This record gives sequence, C-alpha cells and structure tokens, in this order.
Amino acid sequence: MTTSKRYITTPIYYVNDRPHIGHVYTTTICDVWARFQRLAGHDVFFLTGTDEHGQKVEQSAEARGVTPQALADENSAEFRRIMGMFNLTNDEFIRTTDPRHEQQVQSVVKRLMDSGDVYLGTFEGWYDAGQEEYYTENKAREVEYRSPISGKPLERATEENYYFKLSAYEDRLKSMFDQNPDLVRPDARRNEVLGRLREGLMDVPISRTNFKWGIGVPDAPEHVIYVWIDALLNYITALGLADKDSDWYAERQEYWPASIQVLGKEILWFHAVIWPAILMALELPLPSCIYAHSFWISEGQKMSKSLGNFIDLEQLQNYTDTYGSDALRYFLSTQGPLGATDSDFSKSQFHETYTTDLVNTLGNCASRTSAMIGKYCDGLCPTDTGECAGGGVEWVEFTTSQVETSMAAMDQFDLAGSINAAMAIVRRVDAFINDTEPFKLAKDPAASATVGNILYRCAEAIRIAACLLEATMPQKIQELRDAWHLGEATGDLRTECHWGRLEAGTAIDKVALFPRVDVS
RNA sequence: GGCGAUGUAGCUCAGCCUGGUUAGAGCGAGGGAUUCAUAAACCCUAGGUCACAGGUUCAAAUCCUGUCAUCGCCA
Repeated sequence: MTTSKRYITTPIYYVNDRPHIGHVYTTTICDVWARFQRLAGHDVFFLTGTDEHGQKVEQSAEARGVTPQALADENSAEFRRIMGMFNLTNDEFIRTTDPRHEQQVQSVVKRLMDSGDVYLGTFEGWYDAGQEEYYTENKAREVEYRSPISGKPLERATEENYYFKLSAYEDRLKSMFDQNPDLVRPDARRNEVLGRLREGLMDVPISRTNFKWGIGVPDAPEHVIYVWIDALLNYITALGLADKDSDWYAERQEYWPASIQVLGKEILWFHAVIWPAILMALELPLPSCIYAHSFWISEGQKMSKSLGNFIDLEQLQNYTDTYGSDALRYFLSTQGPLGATDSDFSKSQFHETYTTDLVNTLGNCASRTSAMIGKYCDGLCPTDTGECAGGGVEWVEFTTSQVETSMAAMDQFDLAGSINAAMAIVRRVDAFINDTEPFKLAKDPAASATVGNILYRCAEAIRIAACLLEATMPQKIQELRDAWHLGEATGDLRTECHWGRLEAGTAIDKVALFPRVDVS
C-alpha cells in the first residue's frame, strides 16, 4: 500500500451569509473524498473554515449594534454547527480572525511588498459618495455618471491602494495552464479561464481604506487587506506555511501542495488565476487541482437572495430526519453539480433516488442475501467450495475491476463514478440471485453446498461494495458491519476489498438498511 | 455587445470528433410473471419532427451555414 499525504480544501465561508445547501454541498463532497482517501490508507488533511472580515460584516455588525468580532463569532459558530449536523470530518476549521492566520497574512504581505509583488498604487475612477463605491468607466457611462441610488453626479476621485502585480504573472500563468491541463476542472471551466486570460491581466487591488474590519497592511494600518488575499491565504496559513516556528508548520507543512481545492464556480477566477499567481510570488508549489462545481437550483428555480428560496439548514434537516443523513450524502454525491451545469434539488428526485438506489437496490439486496443466509444457513456465513454455481460471473475478476474503477474515479474527484462502480457490484448480485435461484435450490437438500456457494458470493460481493460506499454512507455501512460482524475498516481499502476475506461461519444477521419512506 | 457552450423519449443524459442496420441507457409510467427480499429483484411495452430552416452527400442526430431558445464567462 502506498501511503501519502493528501490535502483537500473547501473555500472558507463568508460569515455574512446564512449557511445553506451550497455550503453543505461543497463541504459534504469534500468529506466523502477525505473519508475515502483515509479508508484507502492516506494521511488526509481536510480543511474548511470561515472568512470573517470585510465591509459587509462591519456594516451588519453596526446595524445590529454589536462588534464585528461578536457577529463573526456568532455566525462562524453557525457554520461549525454544520460539521456536526452532517457528519463532516474536517481536520481543522480555520477562521480568518484567528491571530495565527492574521499574523501570517501580514507576514506574507510584508514579504510580497519586499519583493515588489505588492506595491502602493493610485486608483482613479468614478466615485459614488453616497454609496462609498467606485464604478468602472463603462458602468459609469451606463448610469450616465449619476448615482443610481441618489441621482447625484458621480465624482472623479482617486484612492491609494496596495496592488498585487498580477500582470507580471501572465506568461507564467499561461504556461502553467499549458503544462497542467488538469489543473482547472472541469474542462468547460478551464476554457472560461483561458478565454479570459487571453484578454490580458490587470493588477488587482488588495487593500481598502473605506472600512476598518480586517487585517492591516504592515506599516500602513489605515489600509485594510481586502478579501481575496486574506481569504485565499487560509489554505496555507492553516498549515503554518508563513510561520516556520509554529506548531501548525511543524505538524502540517508537508500537506502542501493541496491535492484538490474545491469551490463554487462563482469564485473560480480568484482560485484559478490570482491564487496560483500568489503562490508563484511566494515560490510555493501549485495545487494539483482546482475544481469548480456548479450550483444547485431548487425545484427547477434558481436560488437567489431576492426570491429567498435557498434550501436552508432547516430544510436539509427535514431531509435527514426523514431519510437519514447518509441518504443526503448519497444524493449530493451522485446527483450533484460536479460538472459544468447546475443540478436541480427537488423533493421528487430526492425521493426517487433514495427509493431506487438505496431502498430497492442496496438495502433490498443486503436484505434478501442476509435473509436467505438466515433461512438456509442458520444465519452463518456459508463456505464457498469453489464449485461452479452458475450465473456466469467471475467474481474475483469482476469485483477487482470494480474496486479499481471506483478508486480511480475517486482520485479524479468523480464521486458519482466511484459510487456507481460500487453499486454495479450490488446490481450484479441481484442479477446473480435471479439467475441462480438459490431460493429454489434450497428446497432440495442435496443442493445445499451449491446454495452455500451462491450465498457466500452474494454476501462477499456486498461486503466489498459496502467498503467502497463507506465514505459516502458511513453510518449505514457501519450498520451493515455490525449486523454482519465485519469488524472495523482496516485503513487499507484495496486489501480489504480482496475477494475471500469474509470468513465462513461469521454470523450474518438480517438487515434492513434503508426503510421505505412513504410520500405524503 | 464579445467569447464559449447547450438544445435527443415525461425526467436525467449517452451517441455527434472518426457521417451508413429498425436513434440508445437509467429513472418514472403501463402490463406480465414470481417469491429469497424493504409489494422489492426479473420480463415485456414507451412509437421521441434527434430545437427550427437550408446546404453538402448515394446517405446526417452525426459535417457546413443561418435562425430561435437556454446557459456560462466577460465588457
């Protein structure tokens, strides 16, 4: 077994937002991957957290009459609550207000100032004094140089800001994309980035002076470091990379570079272009993959603040109460918008997926297999004498191949592909039972050895499928482990999936893993 | 407005690059048979102008052009 370090990240979530399905989705798919890699024997670090600075938080806090820190504490706790609610196994929950983060951000910015990658520049543009907001030339022309809110004329104004010299990295970024075609995924997203890159790059402001709630620029505290630098750096500050004397560095530095950084498509540009450029400026290696998923829509309708139709934690809780949290994990993993198009989250599709895949396929197959072992083998796992029992399945070859497919798919962050490879084993077991009809053979005492052979193969194949599904549905697979006395996961998935590890004589209790849910 | 996609059975999609039997899969729906099982698994059925209009070709869902619709990125 080759063990290696794996590092997966979600974006850090902005505490001015309410947690909703988007946050749960991103974190859940990362959790499935992280658990799978742990089961496969890898040393995994799974990071998530909250982004807590910025003008919006400052304004919201003021509106509520509390300090920004108090607001951040409260809302960050709300995000941390998600981890427990949905069985998420992040190894760290970083907060941008953590002094260990803040100190490292300042240290990084100082270093970038020293290298010339960050410089003090002047911004000139059209300013809406009432809104404290700048407009681009085009936008200003569109609103006829008047504030769309107050109607007052926009003012020509200049502002000094610190800038990151993104333009200097244009060529290096282009060759990076050429050399690493799988860096940004899926392909459609990569193409968007390439298209935009062709239009050229401008330096990006990294500080603001119109609000206070944030990390100060070193030696220029009136400047507050703007969202992207502060937020993006969490991926390395959590590993202590900018503080080599820290515990975090000592314990975690080897996790960098990240195996995969998962995010929503709305923040792709920052992660696919600005973030690599910053890493280049810091002379750090690049992550292996930046994966931008798409969005969930709800019952065919786009979710938006104005419609107020976000699938919130309360609704998700209803689903987990009704169907179980593993069912939600399965649905998110197999039906989610990992590709370039959005996916619809609908009650009917959720129910259909649950019933078809989990109740009728996985649950029922485990149930019929264990029921037959109960009836025909006294509840004890039979022996496979190796004699041909019909059905025409080369179980060793078939399961080995499915295991490899499932593991390779997960490495590529193809969760649905990985899960489907496991489910294909279960479907094959169902077909095998139908073909060999052990329930008929059982009526003939002379055929008991054949019945045993068949049922051993069914149980063993289901065990292997279960190992592959454990990362997706940890609780339900634990139930199966308990009922079938399979012991705990070994931490070496491939070996655990070797055919024949199920021992004859093991007590196999009947299981009903996924109760049918009636729609009202 | 610029760039890029997508538009195939009720739903989700494959096929299109490398044009050629009656256009496929899963799910749903209808029917059948059966009982080991969570009324599940199994078998049969779906007659869909392959968005629309032209063109190339002996032959196009599959190549070319235009139109419409939806979507993404940018301005």
